Amino acid sequence: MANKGSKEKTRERIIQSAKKLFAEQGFQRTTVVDISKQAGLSEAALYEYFQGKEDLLLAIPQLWVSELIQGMEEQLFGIKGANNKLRKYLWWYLRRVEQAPLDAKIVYLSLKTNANFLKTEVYDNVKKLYGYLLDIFEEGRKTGEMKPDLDPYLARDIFVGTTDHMVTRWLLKDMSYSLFDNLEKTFDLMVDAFRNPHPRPFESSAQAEREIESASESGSGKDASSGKSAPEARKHLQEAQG
Amino acid sequence: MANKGSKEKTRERIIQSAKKLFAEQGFQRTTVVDISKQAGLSEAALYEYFQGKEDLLLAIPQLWVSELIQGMEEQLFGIKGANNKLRKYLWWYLRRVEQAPLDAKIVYLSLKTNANFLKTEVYDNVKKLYGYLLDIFEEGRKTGEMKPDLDPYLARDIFVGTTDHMVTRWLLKDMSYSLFDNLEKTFDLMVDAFRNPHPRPFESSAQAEREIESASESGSGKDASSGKSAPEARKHLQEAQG
DNA sequence: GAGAGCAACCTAATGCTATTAGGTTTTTTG
DNA sequence: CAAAAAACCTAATAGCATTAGGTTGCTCTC
Repeated sequence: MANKGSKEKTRERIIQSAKKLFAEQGFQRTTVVDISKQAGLSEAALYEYFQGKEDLLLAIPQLWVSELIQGMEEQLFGIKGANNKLRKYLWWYLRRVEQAPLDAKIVYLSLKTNANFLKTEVYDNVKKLYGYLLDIFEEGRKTGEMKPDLDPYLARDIFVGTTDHMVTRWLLKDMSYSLFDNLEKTFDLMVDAFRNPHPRPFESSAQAEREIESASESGSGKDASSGKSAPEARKHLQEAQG
Repeated sequence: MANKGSKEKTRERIIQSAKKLFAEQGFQRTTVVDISKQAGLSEAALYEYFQGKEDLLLAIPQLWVSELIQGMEEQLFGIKGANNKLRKYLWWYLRRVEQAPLDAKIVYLSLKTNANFLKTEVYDNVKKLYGYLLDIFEEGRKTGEMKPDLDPYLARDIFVGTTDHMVTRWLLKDMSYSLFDNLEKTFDLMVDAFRNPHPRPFESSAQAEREIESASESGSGKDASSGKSAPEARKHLQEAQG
């Protein structure tokens, strides 16, 4: 019984089984036997695909995070204004979390507190996501939408910290409500920490004002046609750590 | 060998041993034998004091958190103005984290992501700490220091999220820098999300302005003699969840 | 089209660890 | 001082991750 081409399929089957069980019972309480049975395999066979239980854990969110980052690039493309981009970032991120709660649960409850996480490929992708944020804050600072002396790293800490806190509580409360409840108000509150209290009198001041207003009304940021800002968003990808 | 009075001492010895080992090697990699040896006991004896390894984990930060909350009440006593209180809260909290990194590590990396955490006595105390924050935001709203329509729960999410994010990164980076680096700037940024853009023209407006300024200069909030606000801080203790 | 080689899988250990059963020793107390 | 209780111990027991050492059946070559 050796389907040569089936290797990828079996690997995927193991990942799906493990994802389900880890999210249901937690990493601890899930045994390798459980996973093997669910995948229709022997324990030993599983070790042909993964070095061990922890290796398997780390492999699970890889796909999700890399899809997330790719999607983010496309979602942000063409959106004009730092506040609109920031809004889109948050809404898109939380939508993906709600769509893939099992992956989110593993990332948030098992991975992010694991010291080995910092050495993971998943972490590299998380850094890329943070890089988008740094770009957004930098852009906001430059255009005068945000404070002229805004430190992008500190702004990122506030934004990421608040987001992570919301997601973690949602997961621990068994996803019993929507992440989008009150999101509008939380976003508005947070953005006030970044906003320029004295927007520039010339240049894009009036424009920025309009964008801020539209950000508070429309559902997910408007698509603008002048795609000046999208290429900029790729620059700082590598320097995500503050 | 049965010192009747030594029961408490032995229990404390086990906790200290476990704290050291859990923080050094993580909960997973620490075995019950390790802990017993460190405490100078047999494995079986340990089970006279704790129901199991997880029970022991949960017992460790109990003392730290209850001391923290007691200290917080005293630290906030007599401080005037919501911004000054908020500042004191943050500085005091982070000082206690730096002073007891082992406890902090257990709370942040092992406990807060454990589903059973929500049923813990430690969690009850964490809720009390959050209750102080809600009181502070409520006070700020009332006095006009903060936005008149500020939702205390959302403000708390931003504040706690940002704080937790800073602490978690600090722990994962092996406490290789001081938590107080950049704290001043992060606090100022965050507070802008809560601040009232149009402080009341009458009442305590000018006073609030002075307090905000002094909060940005002095090291840890000033002690004021008119202790009107301290009793208020005890009211909302029970309703910490949003 | 036989059989070498290999991919995919299996059964059955092995060894580590949490937890418990069933004592033994020390202290307290009437 | 004796007996009960407290504090502790040695030696299982059972669960689990991981590995040793195969077996099966596909496929490609000669």
